[in-house]
Amino acid sequence: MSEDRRLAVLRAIVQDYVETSEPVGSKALLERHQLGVSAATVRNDMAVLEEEGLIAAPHTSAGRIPTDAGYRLFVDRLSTVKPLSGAEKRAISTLLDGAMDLDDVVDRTVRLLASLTRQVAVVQYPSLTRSSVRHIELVPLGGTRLLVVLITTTGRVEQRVLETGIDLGEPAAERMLASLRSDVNGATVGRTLADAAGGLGELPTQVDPAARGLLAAIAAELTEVLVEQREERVVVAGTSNLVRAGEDFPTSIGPVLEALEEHVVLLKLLGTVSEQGDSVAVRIGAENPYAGLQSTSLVTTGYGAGSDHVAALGVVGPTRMDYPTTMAAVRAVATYVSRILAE
Amino acid sequence: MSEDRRLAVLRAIVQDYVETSEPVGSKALLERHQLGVSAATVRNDMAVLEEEGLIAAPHTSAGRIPTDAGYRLFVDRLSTVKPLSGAEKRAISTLLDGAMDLDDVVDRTVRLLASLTRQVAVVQYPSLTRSSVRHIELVPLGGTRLLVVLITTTGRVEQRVLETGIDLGEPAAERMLASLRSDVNGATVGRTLADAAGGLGELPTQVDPAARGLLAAIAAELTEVLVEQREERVVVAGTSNLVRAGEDFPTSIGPVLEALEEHVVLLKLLGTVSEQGDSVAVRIGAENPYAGLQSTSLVTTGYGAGSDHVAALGVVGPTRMDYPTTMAAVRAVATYVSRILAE
DNA sequence: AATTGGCACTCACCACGCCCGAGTGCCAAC
DNA sequence: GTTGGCACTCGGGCGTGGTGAGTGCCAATT
Repeated sequence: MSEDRRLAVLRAIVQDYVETSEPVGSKALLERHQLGVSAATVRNDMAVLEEEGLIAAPHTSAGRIPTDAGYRLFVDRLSTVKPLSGAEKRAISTLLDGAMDLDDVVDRTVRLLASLTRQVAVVQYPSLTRSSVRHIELVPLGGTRLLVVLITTTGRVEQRVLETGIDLGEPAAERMLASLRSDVNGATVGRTLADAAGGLGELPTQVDPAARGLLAAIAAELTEVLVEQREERVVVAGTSNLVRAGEDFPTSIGPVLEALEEHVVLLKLLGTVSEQGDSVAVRIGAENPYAGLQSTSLVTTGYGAGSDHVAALGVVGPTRMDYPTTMAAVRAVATYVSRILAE
Repeated sequence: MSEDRRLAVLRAIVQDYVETSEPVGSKALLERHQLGVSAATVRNDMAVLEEEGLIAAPHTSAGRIPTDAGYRLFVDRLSTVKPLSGAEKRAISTLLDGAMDLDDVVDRTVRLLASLTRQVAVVQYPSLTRSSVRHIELVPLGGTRLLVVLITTTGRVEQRVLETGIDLGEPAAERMLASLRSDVNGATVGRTLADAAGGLGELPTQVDPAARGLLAAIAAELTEVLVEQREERVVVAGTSNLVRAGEDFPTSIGPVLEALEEHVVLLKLLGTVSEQGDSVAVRIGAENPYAGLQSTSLVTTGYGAGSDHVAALGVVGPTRMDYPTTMAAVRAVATYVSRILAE
């Protein structure tokens, strides 16, 4: 009994099932693949695969369907990422090259990924947590209120209004602000947000004592922005593709749509995934922690300038998915959008 | 032949059909409504209503279904907006009162509206076009680049980076910026964006000639922000409600989902609608200009502080919709969120 | 002129029964 | 370990007939 051939059978089953969306039987397999053995042998192999939990039969006299474990094995050991066609590559680069600003880049990316994979695409906005400070500006708003503007290397701008308790209109306050402005920038520019908050922590002893309270408040705001997940955003596109794949979902696509609206959940999923190194990560069916997505697979990867990923993007689809092509598309889009972001 | 009774029949048909989602026949009508006439009479009335194009029969021996025109008449003349229950009102106010910032308000609003109506909710971010200037700040970024920050009365902050061609590090440039800053604010604060752009147009003769070019550039940026629809955002929630109402869509919910992702289209729909005075506007089925939404109805209204609406929100659902309750919910949510925004 | 009861007719829908064929498991032979 | 053969299973497609809600029309009534 050849282990290799059994895996070849599994591969064939996955490929056929993904293509036809119908349980595949021993005979159909022989017609479409050159396995060099008879149907009976294939049946024996399938029996073993079923025992191992890699495939299952929806009912007695029907073909086999890959289980989550079967897909897992396929993705890990039996598939090679299928390269994109030249036309696809060209489409990617021309579309993304036309983007005007960060919003536009994200918008185009998510649509592109959705149409490329014909599935639901999810793109996270470049995350504050991993980007670094380009500039911090302090703007008196009149009265005692101060606007703090944070500009990151990823082109993102965040702002907060601070109640200082000091009348900022006075000359002394203006001078203090000016020195504070240069001190704060000196201590933060070029550092990651996490580092920058630390950098601010070291400052107070050096600056005008009157400004210490203010500085602490600014540092607090900064770390709040840093920690605050709520400010992170994801964009979703291609939900209508779920309809086409509707039969693949046991109950209905309702729970999936609900899950896709829970951006907090999506962020968490994208976040944990993007820590797993460079490669494309795949979460299959029940491997997925979130209930609404247990009958879906996620194909995700990180992206961003350089090797330090600042955000993640990916695709949500039925477990019955063409993993090789999807993974190729996700990887390619991530690469291109990273290049764009690096300017 | 009584015109009044015929309309009562239409009203009864709409109500029953909305409730049961099944074609309603003459007999069923008699059981559920006190019409005081016989089935045959009702049949005669229905025949007339059908001739007038207000109802239709899906096939020969079946009950009748309201047409778009039937719903239209119902909404315009036969329905009274159903007041919300006390519990609902309380739920609205407590949920919205807990909001922390603008993003949070919008997020909570759209979810609330979706769960209240059990349909797809759409909320537009308070629009720049109608809000006015609270503050404009000019921030040199180092080198020749200048950051322009615009803060509106709706709490929205927009920023642009300007290439000035002037070395802003020089003392002369700093002085110029300082005067420019106060001039610009003097000419714009408190005015609407459209007015503000005009106000800037009147300034150049008064200020330092060296700053004129810069000022023109700022004015240009301001009007660009003003005109630029791309910066307007909508948020959508409750798409999973479409699944429940799936049978109401002739083909599938796919096209609807696609339409809901075209935020530009949604903005246009919300925009035109919010110009129609205070009341709740209803667009029924084919009245809708956008192809993907021709089998849906839109119930929308404007919202925002005071009587000048700064944005719009609404609900998208099947034409077979409980218009009175939906309209009540939309109106109530708009009222509450306006109150919140007014602080 | 409007309303009503009666009546024949139409069709969507459902349940039943039937067959078919793809697919399986098992076994004996190679 | 592989193969051909064989009996068995069972989901799905298909015609068939019955049922009932609903209609349109007509003659009688108010």
